[in-house]
Amino acid sequence: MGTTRRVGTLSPVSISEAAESRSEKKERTRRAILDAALRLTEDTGLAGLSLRQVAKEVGIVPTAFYRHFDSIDQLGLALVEESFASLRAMIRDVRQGTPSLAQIVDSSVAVLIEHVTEQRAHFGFIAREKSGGSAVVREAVRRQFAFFERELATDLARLPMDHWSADDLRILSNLIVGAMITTSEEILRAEPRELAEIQHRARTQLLMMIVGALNWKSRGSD
Amino acid sequence: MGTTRRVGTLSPVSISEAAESRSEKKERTRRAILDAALRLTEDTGLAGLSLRQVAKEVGIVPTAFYRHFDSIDQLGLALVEESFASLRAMIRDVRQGTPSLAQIVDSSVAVLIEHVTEQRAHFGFIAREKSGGSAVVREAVRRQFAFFERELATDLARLPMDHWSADDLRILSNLIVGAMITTSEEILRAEPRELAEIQHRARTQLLMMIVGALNWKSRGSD
DNA sequence: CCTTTCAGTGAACATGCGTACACTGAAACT
DNA sequence: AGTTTCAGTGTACGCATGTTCACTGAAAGG
Repeated sequence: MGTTRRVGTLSPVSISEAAESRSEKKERTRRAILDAALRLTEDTGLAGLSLRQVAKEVGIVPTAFYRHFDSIDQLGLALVEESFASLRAMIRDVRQGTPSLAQIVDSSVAVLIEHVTEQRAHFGFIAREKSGGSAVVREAVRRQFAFFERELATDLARLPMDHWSADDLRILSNLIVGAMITTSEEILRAEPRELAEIQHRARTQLLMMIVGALNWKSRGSD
Repeated sequence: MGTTRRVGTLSPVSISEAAESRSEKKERTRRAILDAALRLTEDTGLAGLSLRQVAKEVGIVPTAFYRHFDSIDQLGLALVEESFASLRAMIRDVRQGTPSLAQIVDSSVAVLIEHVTEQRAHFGFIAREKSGGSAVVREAVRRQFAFFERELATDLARLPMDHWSADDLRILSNLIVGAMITTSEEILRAEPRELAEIQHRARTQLLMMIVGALNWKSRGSD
């Protein structure tokens, strides 16, 4: 809690402890605003979030908000950025060592559930604002998902699907990402005791999709 | 436009034409409110919809709103009901004569695209409020989807998957419904020229899921 | 040491909100 | 014909909103 890290171009006179530079203080307030927004949007969505509410929650006067963000929309964009950083961290975890197909599936689902429950606020924010009230925030979320989908497609290319076209990989990737989003939303609204069932379902579904994809080319238009 | 249909327990004195009974007038206003709400939520979501906005759009004084709905939430529930009626009509279309598997897939996707583009407002409303601001409306949407998912599961039981358990059917159904929702959202934000691509993708994905399901049991845990 | 920077203050504003209340006038009922 | 019902009116209220503006005081910098 007692961060004494220094920042700036040159170190000042020599401060013993517990002091806080101006930029540190500002950063702390900024974080407090982001956290307050994340907490408050849980009930109402970003659309129902007011500048004054956030300010009161943080403990600053409404006008001070403008020192950090131009508008609620800009705050929203910052939260999109932050929330997807969370998501990317998750993917990094999944990528570490993935031997057999069944293990890929298992670990992917396990990691998904773990991250969603740990980062409820971020995932909830994404889920809500994906179809939320602000056009600019909504668009930002969609761009991130599109980016994400492309990444998964390149990952999938490493599976034994050599002859697949880039288009087909994108289609499968789109399907999987969609299912992942749906599962995340289910995790968010589930009670802890339901998680095992959701995990089982997600595993099965992911396996169905992959098995389906592997058997699909050979079948063609049945 | 000139509806002269009579309603009530006994027919009145004999009205020549263009007259409107009290209940007819009320119903017309109610519809106007629902339509206005559907139009206005397109930008902001139900959370950003105010009673006064709706009233102004309809051309009544704000307090008159209460003659029709207790609150915006109640309005929301009525819209959920109406929107899902739209969805059910779609399913009825799909069920009519479905010979081969490939044809089921083709016609399902075609009907989905057709209905979503025709009923943009309703599908858009569902997509938004699925994760929207009002807890009671959100819950109503989710119940409808759950109901829907169960129905699809019984439909799937008629496919050659005799040995499948009810649980497995539900899992597949959940996956398909999820993909259908995702596709609907894509249709809603797509431009007309992109529809062909979306249709192709949805067909492929649905086929992947079904093929995957059919091949899944035989494989087990690979 | 003196000046500049700037996060946060506090009062003021116009506007939009939900809702209470007493009302009107035409349709519906007896 | 006389009475009741009720969709819609109009006013008024207290409250929350975003944004403006001039300000303060401590940290940063010359």
